[in-house]
Amino acid sequence: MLNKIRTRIAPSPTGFLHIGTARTALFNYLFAKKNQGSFVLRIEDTDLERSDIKFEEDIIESLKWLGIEWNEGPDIGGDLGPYRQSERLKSYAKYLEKLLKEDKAYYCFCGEEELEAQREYAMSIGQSWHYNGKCAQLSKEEVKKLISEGKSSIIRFRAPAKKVEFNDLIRGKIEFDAALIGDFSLAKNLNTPLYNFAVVIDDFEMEISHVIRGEDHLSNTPKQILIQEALGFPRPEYAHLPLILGPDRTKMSKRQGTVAISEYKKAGYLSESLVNFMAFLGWNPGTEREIYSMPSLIKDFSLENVQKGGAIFNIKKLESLNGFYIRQKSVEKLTEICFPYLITAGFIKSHEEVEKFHLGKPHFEIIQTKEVIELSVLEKIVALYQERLKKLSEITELTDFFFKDKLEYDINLLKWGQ
RNA sequence: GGCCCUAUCGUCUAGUGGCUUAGGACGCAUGGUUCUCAUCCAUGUAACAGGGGUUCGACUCCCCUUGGGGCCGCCA
Repeated sequence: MLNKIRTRIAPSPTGFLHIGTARTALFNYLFAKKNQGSFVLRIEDTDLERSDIKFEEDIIESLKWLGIEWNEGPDIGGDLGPYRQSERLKSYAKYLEKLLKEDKAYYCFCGEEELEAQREYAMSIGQSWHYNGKCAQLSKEEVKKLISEGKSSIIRFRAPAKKVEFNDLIRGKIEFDAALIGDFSLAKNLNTPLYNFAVVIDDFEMEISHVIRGEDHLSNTPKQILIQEALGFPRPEYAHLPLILGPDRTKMSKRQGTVAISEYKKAGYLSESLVNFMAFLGWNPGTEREIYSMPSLIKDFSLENVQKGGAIFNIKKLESLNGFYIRQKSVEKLTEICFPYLITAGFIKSHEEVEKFHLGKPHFEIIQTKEVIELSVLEKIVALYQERLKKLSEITELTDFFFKDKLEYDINLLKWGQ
């Protein structure tokens, strides 16, 4: 065995954990576990404007809820940390200075409006935009002068004009022409790295062996390889996963429905359903087995069985799977996980006073009728609907009348016919 | 538009040159079980994008077309 297998998930805390990110995390986790490797969580918060600690908390909480556990991360530390990019600035600065010193990177003083105009022009004549290299030949003196004058700048990579070829574990050989990429940006300044640069440094320092990520990163790969080569870093293995698509066949986004894992949780989807479902979005064991728990996924997972084409997110299939897992639960367990919904709906409240007289056995008070019921009664109610529940949140509308003082219904419903 | 990826039932997919009258699941339809609904069971519905090659033989290999997607940021 060569080096240890190390994978990572690197979400940016600019939103709640997205189902696409969760699925990528799952595949990274499965691949690492399958190969006795390590799985790392790294928070990519270089964009201070948009990053928020509340999102980092949501990401961590959601990942844990799904049962995806990391060996190293911002919350638990590790030997190759820190695991939050905002705490790794000195590393980036070090390599940035190295590239600058070796003239593999340079300061660019072009204004944003100017570049924007170029971009629009390039698109209009049917070309993909890349920086024209205007500042590439500035002398050290000129740069020093412009900086001292307070002219704003960014740091660009001096990209060699060559073909970049790499092997994708899922797609095979892929080639890009770096001449078409141009001198791309590395950092806003020594202390503000940009994505493509920070990723390369982090993956190297964290000894990531396999970069498993969404297909939307395919075009970033040659840039990252170029930086690796300039710095003399080894190249990790790459595997680009097919994207999860919305009903309109485009990358799943908020516009098309629910994307946050925490929202699925809130709606009453079980983590085992979500994990089983996400695993089968782009992967299958090659057999007819469809029900998989996390341990069995770890056992059977392999990148060779990953699909190449995007997969449309089918909520009906998730619901059916969720119904299946709900039916598998014991009534006791199901009642327990339905509590929060019943309480939030204002149907019941835990009745502590009464509990004392019943030797600690849990009792509940139906808020509207003031009636006190035992846990076993609640279990009977839940059991009544276990078979038809597609998600936990439905328990409230289904059991609604058990908890109402007066029933309200349309008198017409009592008529025969129609 | 340029670059890159991709293409089996409506959807997720099996299929790695002959075993295939293309299999499974979801959905949908019908029937059975059931006091209703649901569950469960049975049956049915429905696909290899098109065109060229290669081969004795292509869903499977190659090319083209077409379709779909991603990227083209001083976001990640």
